[in-house]
Amino acid sequence: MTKTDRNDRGEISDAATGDPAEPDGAFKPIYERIREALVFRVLKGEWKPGEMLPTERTLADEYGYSQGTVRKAIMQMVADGIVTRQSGRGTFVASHAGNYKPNSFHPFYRDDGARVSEDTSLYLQCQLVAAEAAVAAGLRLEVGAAVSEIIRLRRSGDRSAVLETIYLPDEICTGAHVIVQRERPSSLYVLLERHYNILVTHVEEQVRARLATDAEAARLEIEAEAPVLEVERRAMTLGDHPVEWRLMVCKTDNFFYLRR
Amino acid sequence: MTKTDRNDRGEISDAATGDPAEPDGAFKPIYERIREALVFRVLKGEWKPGEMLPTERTLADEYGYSQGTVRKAIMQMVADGIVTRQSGRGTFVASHAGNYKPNSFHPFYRDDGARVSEDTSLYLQCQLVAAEAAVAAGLRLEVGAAVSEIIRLRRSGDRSAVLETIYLPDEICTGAHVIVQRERPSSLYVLLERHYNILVTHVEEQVRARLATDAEAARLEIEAEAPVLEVERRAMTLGDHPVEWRLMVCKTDNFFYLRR
DNA sequence: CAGTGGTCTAGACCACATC
DNA sequence: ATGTGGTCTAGACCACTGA
Repeated sequence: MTKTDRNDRGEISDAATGDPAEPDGAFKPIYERIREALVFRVLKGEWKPGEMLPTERTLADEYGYSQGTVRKAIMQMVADGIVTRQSGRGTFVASHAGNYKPNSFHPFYRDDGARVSEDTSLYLQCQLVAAEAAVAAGLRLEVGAAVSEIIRLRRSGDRSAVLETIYLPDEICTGAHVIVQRERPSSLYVLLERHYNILVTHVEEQVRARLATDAEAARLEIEAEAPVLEVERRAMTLGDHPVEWRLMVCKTDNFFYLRR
Repeated sequence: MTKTDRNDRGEISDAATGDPAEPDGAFKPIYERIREALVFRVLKGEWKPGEMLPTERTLADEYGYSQGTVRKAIMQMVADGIVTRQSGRGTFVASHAGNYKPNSFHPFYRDDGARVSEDTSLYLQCQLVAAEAAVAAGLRLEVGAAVSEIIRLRRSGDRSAVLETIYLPDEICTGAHVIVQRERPSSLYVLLERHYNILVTHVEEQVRARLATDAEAARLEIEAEAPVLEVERRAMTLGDHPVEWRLMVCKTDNFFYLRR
């Protein structure tokens, strides 16, 4: 029973992920090709964030390989944060909803150890603007491209903590400024999942120290010229495309940025 | 051939890791117990950083379980950064020597993208001191315990970048201040491996913004009261014990802290 | 060449969720 | 009771390394 060329059914083939430019004849193991096929199907929206994937056994039958091989593909996706598994229940597309609050997405803490959460945000501004150089570079767009600009203030207890200026490419997240304005979501990434079927899987952040501007100082309730943390974040989707560029300005008289 | 109670040979038992207080009768899978046994043997120094472990097959025979189970234990250790594997060569205890420079241990970059490396350090001071409150808390020691204090300046190109004050508990790293003074190592963690058989597996960092003191400003070649990043690092060993507490002060006119 | 890790199989049994 | 993921086995074959 030679099952060598099982390239007829489903997406098991080289272009499975839709990525161009495969290096060369570097043969990928089967579990890797299955992984790419499954990621592609998640990407297509076949199963939306929070929804359940078929079982290992079903997928094994479907692709014509053994359960162990499919299992390895899925475990990879777990490690990448694309799906989560629950014993006895099933495999689910990851989502920022629920209790999924890894430190990498929420690095700000109060000195007493409490996390500065996102659900106490005060939305100050939502509008469509033309991308300036820094924003365009962060989002891999041309300067002047349309982007939603969202400004919000995160509070902790009764104190201001972080001032955020967020940019979303209008090409991908069309009309996000309107939706955010209307919904004032407690989690921006959940909104991206629900409205655009976009899953943010990882972020990259650059941290610097500088002095607060007058405007920032006023909003953060500190004196002008106080030292603040400036965190520049780029958020990436499953397909490794930037979907968000944001600047977070945090006072650190009572807060800090944690990397664990 | 029932191999149910294979608890005679080797460290396959509950106290394998030397950790106290196992939660309760929570049965651990075999690969987990093998993993703990292997970690324990690494911890004991049976194989030192850079040295090769026995092969999967050998270990499988030794413990009396199948190769796949041992494999799973080892792959866990790879994920934890305890060992590395090279196809065709073997499995080796991880080491900070060589090209092992993960971003988590070296988060400082110059604005042009070059990493601020550790091997351009200027050692300014090495002495034995009594731990102050912050240091003691960071290292889980009593206030006043003996600690090596090491102050060094990291440079990038011809510019000063990061001023570091490092504390190592003398109880674990006896006489480290003398050894560092003599060797002026390019990598502190390699020194810990070589002299104390201690492997730093992960660090936790708190980042804040503040104004430079006069002394810091002088050493970092910036004006007094300039904003700087203050990074407080706690480094942990394999057994999850703190071995180092350091304060890094970084100017960010030309440098930044990266989290990836 | 012999030895290493890496892949894959086809099955068995278990613990846990759900109805 | 059924179906899910989680563990474990005993073997096969492959690709790569190094003497």
